[in-house]
Amino acid sequence: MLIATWNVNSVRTRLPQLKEWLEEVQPDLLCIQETKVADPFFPREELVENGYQVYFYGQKSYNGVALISRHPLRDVRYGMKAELPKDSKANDFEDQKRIISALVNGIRVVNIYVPNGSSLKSEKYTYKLEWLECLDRYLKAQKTRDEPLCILGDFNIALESRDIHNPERLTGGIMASSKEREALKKVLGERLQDVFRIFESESQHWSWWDYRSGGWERNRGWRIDHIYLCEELLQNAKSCEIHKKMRGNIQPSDHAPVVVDINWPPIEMDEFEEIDLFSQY
DNA sequence: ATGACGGGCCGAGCCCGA
Repeated sequence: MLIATWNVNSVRTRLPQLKEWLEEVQPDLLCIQETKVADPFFPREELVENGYQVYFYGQKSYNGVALISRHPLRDVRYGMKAELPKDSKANDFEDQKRIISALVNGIRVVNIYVPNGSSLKSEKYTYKLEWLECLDRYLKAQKTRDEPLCILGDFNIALESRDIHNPERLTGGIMASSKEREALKKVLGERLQDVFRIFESESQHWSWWDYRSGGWERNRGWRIDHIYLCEELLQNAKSCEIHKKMRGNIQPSDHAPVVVDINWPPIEMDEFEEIDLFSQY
């Protein structure tokens, strides 16, 4: 089962690339961020006619998240308020559309677009930290249902030095400050692990390259798009890849897709052997 | 060099992103 995340930076501008990538990769579920479109104008039909079901939570110009699925999704939840109906902070956050979740094959997939924060002195930085605190409450509410959890998206945080092209210069600044990192670590707790790091421990693997400063040409990037899995899913993870080539397209998003392959529902080894035996006849 | 680029927006400079 392939589950992917991609900050597309405008779903309407990226639609041709999005459709091409879906055709090539055939993910079961693609979670996109920065759709930048109000719900009535989401390019739903063009995806539906390619066999996908689409669930979106957007607004004009900024933010916006969506789920593009080959299978029907169950229990789609829009916004923080879907898990925290009585949390006043969660309701305040609803003016920025940054979170949508659903059940696919029994897995709770939470697609998020974490606020960027702008700079350490900005009130947007406070907003980012408060949003992460709210996300922590959101996941605690979700946990009461005992669903296997996959949370993925644009986290706008590099957790470690190996996730930044120039840690000496950038550590401590926006997306790499200790407060942001601690807030994210609290959200993850003991429950969630970054599946990319199960398969790759080296630096120089980025998911975002700044449009400015020749970030792509100089390969100056950050790894800020993550997929976190609970233990049960992690044990069935087969691979996690960054589709870097999409950043090299003409008129690219500044982010590349990240894809995890999970053996799900889990198939036992003896069942594999039986299937192989059948295939011989 | 947080300027550079790119997207959106009542339409051409400005806000925003990361």
